[in-house]
Amino acid sequence: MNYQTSALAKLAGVSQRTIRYYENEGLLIAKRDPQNQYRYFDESQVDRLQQILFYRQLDLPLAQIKKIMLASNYEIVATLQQQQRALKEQRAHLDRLLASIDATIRHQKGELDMTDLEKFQAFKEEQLNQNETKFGAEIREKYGEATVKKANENWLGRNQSDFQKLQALEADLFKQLQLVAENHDLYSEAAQQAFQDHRSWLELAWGDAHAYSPEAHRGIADMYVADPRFTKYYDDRGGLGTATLLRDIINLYAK
Amino acid sequence: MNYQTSALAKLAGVSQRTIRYYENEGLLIAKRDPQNQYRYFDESQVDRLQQILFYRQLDLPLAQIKKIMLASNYEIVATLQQQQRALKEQRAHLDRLLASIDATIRHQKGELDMTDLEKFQAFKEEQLNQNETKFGAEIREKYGEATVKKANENWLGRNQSDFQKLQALEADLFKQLQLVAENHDLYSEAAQQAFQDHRSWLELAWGDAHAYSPEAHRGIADMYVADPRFTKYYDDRGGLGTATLLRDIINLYAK
DNA sequence: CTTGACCCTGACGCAACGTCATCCTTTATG
DNA sequence: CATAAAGGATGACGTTGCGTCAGGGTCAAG
Repeated sequence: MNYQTSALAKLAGVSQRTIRYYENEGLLIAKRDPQNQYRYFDESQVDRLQQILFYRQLDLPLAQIKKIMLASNYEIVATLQQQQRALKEQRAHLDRLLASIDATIRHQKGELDMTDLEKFQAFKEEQLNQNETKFGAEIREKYGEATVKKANENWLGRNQSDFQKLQALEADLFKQLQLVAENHDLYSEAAQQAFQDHRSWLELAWGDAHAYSPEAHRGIADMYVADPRFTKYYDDRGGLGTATLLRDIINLYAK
Repeated sequence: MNYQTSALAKLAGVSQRTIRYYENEGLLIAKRDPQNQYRYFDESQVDRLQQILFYRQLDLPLAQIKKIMLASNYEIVATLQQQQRALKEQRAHLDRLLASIDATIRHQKGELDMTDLEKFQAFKEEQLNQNETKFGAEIREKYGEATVKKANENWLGRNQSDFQKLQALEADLFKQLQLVAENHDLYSEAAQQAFQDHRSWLELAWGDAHAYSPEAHRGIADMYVADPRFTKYYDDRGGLGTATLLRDIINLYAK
C-alpha cells in the first residue's frame, strides 16, 4: 500500500508542505514516479513519520531527530535527557517570568504598591540568571567565568531570610546615605556606616562564592554611576545624586 | 548627554545590532548627524530601552511592545494578562512534555514497561490540547469550534477516577471484541456489549460538552479504520482487524 | 598622512514550515 | 474525445530577532 503526499499528510494530520519538507531533509524516503515526479510512501514511512512527530512534540529540532533515528538506544536516552534538562530550564525560566509579570500587573493595577526594589530585584535575578548584565560582564572579565557562575547560583539559591537581611541592609544603607547627603560629610559616622552596610550587603549577596576585595567593591561603585539602571535605582530611592554619593563613599573607604 | 550606538549598547548590555534594529523598527528614536549618519540617543531613549528590554524578557514580541508603550495603563494590563495566560499555557505544555519524555526515557531504559496505552494516552492528550488531530478536525467541522473546545477542556480537566473508568471501559471493550472475533457474530451479546462499552467510553470522554449522537459515533468508527494511528492502536491491543471489527459493530448499532 | 578604532548600510543565515504563484498530470464530466 | 476541475510538483518569499560578515566612509592620534 502506497500513500501519495496528501494521503500521508491527512493520515498524520500535518500539511503537505511538512511532508515534502521532511522528505527534502531526508527524514522521510519516497519512491518517485519517473514520469511525473509524484511521491509514493510505503507503510514503513508512516511509522517513521509517527516517530518524527513524536519527537517533534518534545521540541527536538529536526536535525537531532534525524540523528536519533539512526542512533542506538543509549544515545537516544542521552539526547532525551539533555532535552529534559533543557525543558526543565525553560520551565524554571517561565516561572520567573510569571512571577515578574504578576508583580507588574498588580503594580499597574495599583493593587500593590510594588516598590522599585521588587521590580529591580526581579530584573536582577533574571539578568543574573542569564549572565547578561553589564555588572556580571565586568566582574566576569576581572574574576573569570567560574567565580561569577558560582555567585549567580548562590544568588538564586538564596533563601528567604538572607533575602530579608539584604533588604534590611539596603534600608539602613539608604538611611545613612540620607544623613550623609544632609551633612555633606564623607568622613562622618553615617558615611562609614553606609560603607559598612554596602560592604555587608555585597558579601552577603556574593555569599562564599567570592571573597570580598576592595578593588571589586570600587569597580561596582563605579558602575553605579556608569550604568543608568543602577543609577536610577539608587537615585529613585535616595534622591538625586545618591548613586554618585555612594560611589564616592566606597571609593574613599574601600582600600 | 548623548549616547552613540555602541555606548548605549554597552549600557544596556545588548549588541549594537540590537540597537540599530530597534531604531529601524521605530522602537527607539535617534537623532542623526546629517554629515555622517551617526546615531545619537538621549537619556529618554535609555529609559525606553530599559522598558523594551523589560517587556522582551517577558517574551512579548516587539510589535506588541511597540503598541504597549503608547498604550494606556489599562491596555498594558490587558496585554500583560494575555501574555500571562500564554506563558501559563506554555508551562502546562512543558509539564506534559516532561511527563511524556520521562516515560519515554524510562521505556528506553527498560526500567518501565510502558504500555502503548500510556504512550497513546500522552499522544492523545497532546493532540487534543493542540486541537490538531484529524479526529478533532473532523468533529470540529461537523459540530463547530466551540463544542470541540469544550470537549478538549473537559478531557484535559479529567480527574484520576474518570481516567481509570475510561481505562476499565477500554479493557472490557477489548475483552468483548475478542469474543466477537472468535464467534464471528455481530449480533451476539458480546458485540452489543462492545458497542455499549464504546458508547459509554465516548460519553465519558466527551463529558457534558457534547451530547452523544449516533452520527458522530459512526464518524469516529470510520476514522478508526481510516486513521492508521487509531487502527494501529486497536489492532495492537486486540489483534489484526480489531479496528475494522469495532467500526462494523458501531455502524450496526449506532442508529 | 597613515593607522586604527568606529560608524554606517546592506545582505545572508537561522528553524520549520505557511502561503502563494506557476506549471504539469491525472481524473471526471458532458 | 475535448475540456475542466482536481491534485501533484517545484521554486521562492515571509516569518522573528537578531548574529555575522562584507564593503566603505569617518574621526582622533601619532
